[in-house]
Amino acid sequence: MLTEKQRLLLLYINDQLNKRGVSPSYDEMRKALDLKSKSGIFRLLNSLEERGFLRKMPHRARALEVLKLPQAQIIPFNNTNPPVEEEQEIPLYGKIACGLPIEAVRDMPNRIPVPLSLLGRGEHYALTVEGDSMIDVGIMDGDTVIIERTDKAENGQIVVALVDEQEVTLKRWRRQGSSIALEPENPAYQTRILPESRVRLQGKLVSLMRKY
Amino acid sequence: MLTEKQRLLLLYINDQLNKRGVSPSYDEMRKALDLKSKSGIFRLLNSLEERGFLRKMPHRARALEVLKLPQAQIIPFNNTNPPVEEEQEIPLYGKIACGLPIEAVRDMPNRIPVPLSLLGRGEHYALTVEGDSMIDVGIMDGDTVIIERTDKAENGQIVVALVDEQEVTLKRWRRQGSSIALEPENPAYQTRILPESRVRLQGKLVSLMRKY
DNA sequence: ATAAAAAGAACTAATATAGAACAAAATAAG
DNA sequence: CTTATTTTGTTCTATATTAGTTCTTTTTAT
Repeated sequence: MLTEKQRLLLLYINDQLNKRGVSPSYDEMRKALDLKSKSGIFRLLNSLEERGFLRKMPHRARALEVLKLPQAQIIPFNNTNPPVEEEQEIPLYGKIACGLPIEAVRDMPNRIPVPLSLLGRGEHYALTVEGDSMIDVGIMDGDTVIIERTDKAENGQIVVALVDEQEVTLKRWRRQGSSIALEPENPAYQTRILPESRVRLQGKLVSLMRKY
Repeated sequence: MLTEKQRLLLLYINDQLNKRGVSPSYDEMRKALDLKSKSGIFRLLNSLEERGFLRKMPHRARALEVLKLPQAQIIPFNNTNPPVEEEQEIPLYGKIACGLPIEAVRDMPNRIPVPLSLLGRGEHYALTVEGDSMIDVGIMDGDTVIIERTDKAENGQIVVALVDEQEVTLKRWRRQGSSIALEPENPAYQTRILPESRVRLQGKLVSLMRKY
């Protein structure tokens, strides 16, 4: 999960925070890792942040926060009364409209926590929205949509559809005889009407999360 | 997470609150940190507030509240400890634009789980959006918005504002001299420009959840 | 040979400190 | 209860120092 340098830096920061209660500065970290320039620290901190180990406030001095430490966490086994689960982890498969069938990215390790209140019944996964074709219903570029895996949908529902076994999109689903209409929610885009043989339903939209 | 001075001040305040039960004044804090001017204290308090360690009531004497202490919550190293919390419960205060100041509904018992990834720093609460005045940025009627409690905002940020101690709205915040412009994101609504005495900032938008 | 990591410098921004003037709140006095 | 006084909080200006970010070049490792 981490490179050696990333690990060292993370442990150093954690150590300093515990010992001094003060974030180390870039220069102190540079010295601790025996580097000759601060820019390497910058890069390492970004990696750590990307991986969810650390948070930093941009453009703030000494404002680092350790979110977790490396190492497998084992779930404690003698919880006398396990609390009702209020959240669940579901896989985040990547960007929708990225041109790949969802199956192709199944092995992505990312899992994100989602409160149970945002889930439906069956199996779920998450996708990151790319583009603005559904902007009129408030689905924006960068949003995370929660999808319930299914191969049936009502007309008018918003679904994830796989076209020609290639291209994944989030659109409104409408069956017209033996054709499927995939309707965007943005006047700048056109409805695509396809024979059902070319479209495979991959799930339906159940909820959405957005971070500002 | 903190600089040395920020940490010292926070510990001093905490100490005083525990010992005397009274917030120290700016001048007492100035003396405690061996400064010659109070303006430094002002700045330090703002940093601490920004980082979620402290809350102060503006224009109130000796009204400081310590929200957390530095370093405190650390982080499992050996596997006997429970895993890091990935979610938190925050209060859901009710509908925004419902005509009541947020304080008025503080006692509402509803708490909703929110994944940590959707939270910022400091203290949070949730509101249910009513109306379509922010529809152009994808905030729809019925959405749940997560708000970080604060009384400062950058121009252009989306905030929760209390107008005339009565009416709560979610709008874009823009300060123009001594006036505040509350800008909707829907051409059907008008920007309201109000003297700052009539507007109180209650928090800023950090994330959003939607259930279909 | 290529990609990743490190170094270095330049630049921008935040923090620390001080001093003074002002505004608002709390308290005391009438 | 109202007014005056004192205490307290906020804002502004200014300067020095420290710290974070960005970019280009060099080095290292694969």
